[in-house]
Amino acid sequence: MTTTSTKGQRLPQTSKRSAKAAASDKRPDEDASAGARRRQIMQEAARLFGTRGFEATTIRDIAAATGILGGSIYYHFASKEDIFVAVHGAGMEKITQAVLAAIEGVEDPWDRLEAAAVAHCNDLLGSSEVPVIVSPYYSESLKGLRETLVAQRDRYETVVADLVEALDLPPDVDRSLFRLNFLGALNWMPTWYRPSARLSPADIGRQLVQGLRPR
Amino acid sequence: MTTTSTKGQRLPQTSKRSAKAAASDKRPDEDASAGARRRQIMQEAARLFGTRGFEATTIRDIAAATGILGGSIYYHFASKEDIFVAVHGAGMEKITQAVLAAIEGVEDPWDRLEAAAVAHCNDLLGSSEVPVIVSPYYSESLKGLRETLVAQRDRYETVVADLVEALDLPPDVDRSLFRLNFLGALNWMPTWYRPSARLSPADIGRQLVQGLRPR
DNA sequence: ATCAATCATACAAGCGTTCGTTTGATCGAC
DNA sequence: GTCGATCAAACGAACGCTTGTATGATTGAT
Repeated sequence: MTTTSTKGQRLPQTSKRSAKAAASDKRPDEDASAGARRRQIMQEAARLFGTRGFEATTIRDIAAATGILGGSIYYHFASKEDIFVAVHGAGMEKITQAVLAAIEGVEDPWDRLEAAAVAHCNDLLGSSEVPVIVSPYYSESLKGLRETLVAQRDRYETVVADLVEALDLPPDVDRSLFRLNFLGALNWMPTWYRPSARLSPADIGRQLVQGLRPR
Repeated sequence: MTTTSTKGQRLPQTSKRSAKAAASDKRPDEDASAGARRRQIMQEAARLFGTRGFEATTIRDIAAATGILGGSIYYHFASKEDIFVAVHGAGMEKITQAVLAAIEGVEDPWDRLEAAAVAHCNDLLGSSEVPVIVSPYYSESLKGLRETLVAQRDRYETVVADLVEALDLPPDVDRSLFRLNFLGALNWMPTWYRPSARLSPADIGRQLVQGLRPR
């Protein structure tokens, strides 16, 4: 009896949205509005996937959050899995770019790792448009997508691996394990982080690297 | 919805005699089989929940793995959520006992943390009977169980918090954050660990603490 | 008038769950 | 020892509902 409360969800025929109402609305050109709905769907899907998981999020949930009906989703995406792949890929691309931008110009290897951690936390914990999804999606229901998802994730993990490679670590430290534990701590953060915490995302990232640094 | 058929539901719980059966109640021939099926169901459910997640695992999956039909599950458990709570609680109890046993007699605070990490890894990564589930259960579909699950988890986190409290850390280190990152790295391991790796679970736990130790 | 975008509706499959029934073992009374 | 009675345990077929997806009609801007 886990029925949700999505019973009487009659869509209000308000149609209050008049294009003329907002002067700052995008021009009816084709440059920015092209694929706008698609991005909007991705944004809502990312939020829902991130908080409920893939299976617990329904197409109708995503559609309702976007303001359309379930069937209309299929004009923009071929399947639910396609939405996930798009969202996952965009999130990975976003966090990769954020980290690359953050470490640019930083020289010291440990400072670079710290900058990467801060950027990662800001992206993952901050109110990002398209939250990254790095949850354990070995989930068997996404088995068919696993190769695709791993490929998307590998791009980011390579960046981190390079950062770890440059560190001056004791010779008995397994760098692969170091990277996995570092990413594990980062990826676990969305589980416990609440925006009202006394520590900002940047503080959290900084402290993480601070604890790993040789003292 | 609420049909009037409030017929007497078959009571699934054991509770034959008084709940607290005395030790003398044990029959010499059939004591071991009491609740055996229930444990078997929990074992299969734990494996499936751990690999596919809660929503992607169906009652029929669990039943098939146990060798019975879907409906028969409900003789032993009242609901799918009940199975999860039982499995989660048993897993938490198991890992808590394993960690407590591992740190017993160890004096040095860092050695105690290392022993705890090793025990945690052995329990979580080893082929345990009832795998622990410490995945991100902020999942909204388990919202109603959240308090129960958090209570079960808190027992274990308190043990870890005490271990961290005893460490001699620099004054600027946030111990709460230290604990969360430590647990994050541990909890993320099932995501990437494969038993054929060159490192044993114990190696992994040892290296994790080794990397955190002041050098 | 065109056409991209959305609606409205439908469908088959699968979900958790229920329930009447069946089975095989145990047990007290005869 | 035999025989009903009882019980735990499982079966198998449904139920009501939700899911992802498909499709024809409709809309509104160009």
